[in-house]
Amino acid sequence: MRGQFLYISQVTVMKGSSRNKDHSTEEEGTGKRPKRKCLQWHPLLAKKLLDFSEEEEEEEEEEDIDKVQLLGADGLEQDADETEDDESSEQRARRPMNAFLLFCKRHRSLVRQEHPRLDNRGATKILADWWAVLDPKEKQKYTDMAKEYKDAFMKANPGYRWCPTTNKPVKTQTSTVTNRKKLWAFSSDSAKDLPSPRKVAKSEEMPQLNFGMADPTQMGGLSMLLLAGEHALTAQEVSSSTCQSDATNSTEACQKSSLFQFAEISSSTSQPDVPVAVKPTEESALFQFAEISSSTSHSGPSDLTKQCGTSALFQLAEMCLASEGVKVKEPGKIKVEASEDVAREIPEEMEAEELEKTTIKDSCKGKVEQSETGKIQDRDETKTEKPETAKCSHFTSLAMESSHFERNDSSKDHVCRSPELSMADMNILGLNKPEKIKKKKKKNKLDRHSNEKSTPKKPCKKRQSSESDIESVMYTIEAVAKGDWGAERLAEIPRKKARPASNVKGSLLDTKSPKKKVKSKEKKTSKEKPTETTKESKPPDFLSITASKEVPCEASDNIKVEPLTPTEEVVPQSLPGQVKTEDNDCVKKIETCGSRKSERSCKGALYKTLVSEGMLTSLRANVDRGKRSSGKGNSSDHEGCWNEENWAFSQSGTSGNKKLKRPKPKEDFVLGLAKLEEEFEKKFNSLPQYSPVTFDRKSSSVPRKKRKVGSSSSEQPKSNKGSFQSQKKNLFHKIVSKYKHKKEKLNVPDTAILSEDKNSSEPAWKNKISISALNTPEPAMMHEPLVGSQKRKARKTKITHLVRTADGRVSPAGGTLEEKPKELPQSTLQKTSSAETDCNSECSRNAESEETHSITPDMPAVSAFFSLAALAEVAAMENVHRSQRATPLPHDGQPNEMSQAPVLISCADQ
DNA sequence: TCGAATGAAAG
DNA sequence: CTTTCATTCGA
Repeated sequence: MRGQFLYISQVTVMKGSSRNKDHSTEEEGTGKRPKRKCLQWHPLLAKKLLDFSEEEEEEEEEEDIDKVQLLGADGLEQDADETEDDESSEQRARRPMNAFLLFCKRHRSLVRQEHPRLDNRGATKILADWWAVLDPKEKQKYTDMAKEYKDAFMKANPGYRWCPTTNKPVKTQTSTVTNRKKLWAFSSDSAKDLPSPRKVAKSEEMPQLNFGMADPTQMGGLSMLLLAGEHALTAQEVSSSTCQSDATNSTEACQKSSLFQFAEISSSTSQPDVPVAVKPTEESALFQFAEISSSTSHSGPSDLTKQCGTSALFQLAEMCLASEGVKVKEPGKIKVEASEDVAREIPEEMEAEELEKTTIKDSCKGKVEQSETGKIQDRDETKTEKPETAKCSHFTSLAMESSHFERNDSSKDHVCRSPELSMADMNILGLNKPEKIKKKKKKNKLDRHSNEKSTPKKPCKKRQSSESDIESVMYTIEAVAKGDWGAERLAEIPRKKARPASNVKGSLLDTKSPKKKVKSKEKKTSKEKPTETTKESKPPDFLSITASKEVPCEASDNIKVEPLTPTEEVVPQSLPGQVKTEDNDCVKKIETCGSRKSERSCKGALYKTLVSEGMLTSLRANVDRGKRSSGKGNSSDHEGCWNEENWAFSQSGTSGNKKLKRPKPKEDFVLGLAKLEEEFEKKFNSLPQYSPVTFDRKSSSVPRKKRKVGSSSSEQPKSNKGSFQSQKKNLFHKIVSKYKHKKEKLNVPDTAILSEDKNSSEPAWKNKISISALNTPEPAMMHEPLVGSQKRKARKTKITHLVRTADGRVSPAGGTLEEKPKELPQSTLQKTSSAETDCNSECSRNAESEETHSITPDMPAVSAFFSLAALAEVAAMENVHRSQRATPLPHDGQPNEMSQAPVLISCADQ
């Protein structure tokens, strides 16, 4: 989907670029992802564009659609797109967390609680300390868990490459970072390599192209939904970007749904764009559908058998296909009417679902095909006319199906949620998405205001739609009962949508012409834009409606079109709380406008509902990723939890093939993934969580040895790293902070109380205890640390390396000494502590003495290793530290030696 | 956007 | 051996 979408966007961009720079800027403005795609696609796009121009000229809508399909289906290009998408998704796939990361994830919050002031870095350091101190048993738990994750991940993503470095670089221009990530992420489903492999991964998408083929049984729907959602995200992004550029003038553009934008773009670009527009619509439709389904699901899920579900999925698939070029199946028909009907249906579903659940079910079962055809028609209509109507119609049909589907699938409980729940979901989704969006929006805050204005329009639409919706609902109900959806829709549509219908029809008939008109209008005057925006805004309205349960795409279309601009102003107030939330999101998101936001939210909602339980974690992860990545790429990538990715991969990989089969496998995969996710979550939650105190204890319990050895060593390296890496400046701060931490730890009573989490609390205790016991002996451990990450550290900081080596050489105590040499502050502190320790016991003396001895001998070596600069820094640090804390050295000869050691170092350096 | 940690993987 | 990137979020 994305690929296609991107492709479209690119095409539009291409044209736009040729025509206007704005488009290009928009593209640039868009997420990095699109850019990549754009880059990759450019050549292809050029070809496609050519093709489009030719085909379009010859034939209008159907042909366009076919073209689109062809383009998508053609394979190479599409495959590439798909591959891109897949890649993106694959890229999305995150590496499974290693044991340490799991540990961090599980304990970071604890660390933060204990040390509120600490930032994540500091927390990470502490976590590292904890990890170092962690009992091998405990570690093993995490390592096992990590391994399990990895295995599952790899299983899901057979071809997953941890470091796709080579492949990725190809990507283009702009955002290298995002690209890198994506590239890296690669998980080739079957392991097709290189760019082509990606294509393979996209096999999923391919199915979409083939959608016509999709069997109800196959149920690719879920995957389709996911894909659609992803695509929608990407589309939204793209649209947003485009909108921004366009929108610069008017908020309307932002408000416009992606579909709308597409339409506009297409109109501007000309026929070729049409296909593009379709996809967006489909996406939106999918989202809406999902929303609807979620809403409907509550109604009564009981009966829907898998058939319904399959039908819903099937429909979704069809939708996708239609978007791609579904028209092929059943082109001509009264698409417009269908769309209207659909819109009506949606409300009906909303309201009448409960009443007519049974009827709907029946209709769905018996009429799935019809609905599909109708959907297709709707799609076409939407394409030509306005995304909104199309979405609505799609949604409605989809919703019907989806609702059934959801009902059927107990596993998909989420779907079954009551409408309210669905609403909540929507909101949640919106919230989630908004976050991602927010990041983006932040950039475009200025635009937001304008967008906000546009958002208001939505409510108006909603209202209108709501009124008409009731009727439409009735209609749909009846139709459903009759099972004549398609026919009724057609008949009904004209009635309700007389206005829009006419417009739509015209648009449908001449998809290009309407869009073109719109574009021209927009270009001409902002006023005209509103009309367009109204259309575009419709989708958002629709979304908001779905959220608010209001329905009516149709009414919105009609009303909105005219009043749009005025409504925009009014709308904000009128909008319900839900709407407001959306608006807020929109505002946050920037220009994307409410409509987009709503779309996103809807999509997100759908996505959630689909994924629901199992998916939640992945979704969250995605969201996080999106937030993170927002900088890089953007929300579109969110998919990414490895779980989800696994799905996709597993789906694609398992199916291995292409598209048709995916659906069912996808569902299975989804379920499997969900299960996996759940299992992982459970396992993760079951992982022992140690209270900071325990660690503190450990460190403290081990007392100085460990501290010195473990903490001190760790600390020093850190400080060293900081100094070497970049932060000579920060060395002191770090040291100080570390020192503070250490002090805190020291201060922390030994009462170590393991905060166990749930399951393994006791074991944790035991482990901890054992750990503490073990810790004392740690000196040996010191050597171990050198392995792995430590090596890295060593690399990073030569000094550290030296120190460590010294530590290793030296007895456990040696570590402390090393620390001292590295950083006087620590050494001084340690000295103080050591002094105390010394007072406490002779052992400390011995240790120190040993350390000193070891150190002194080492020193020369150290000095040799250290660069003069490093030594100078250290010396400076030491000097400063001394000056600051010269006093504290109460001690025996040993401490003196310690102090001397640093001096020696400094001297050596000098 | 970077960074702090560790670890796995790939070149 | 070195480089990437996985999680987490405050600067």
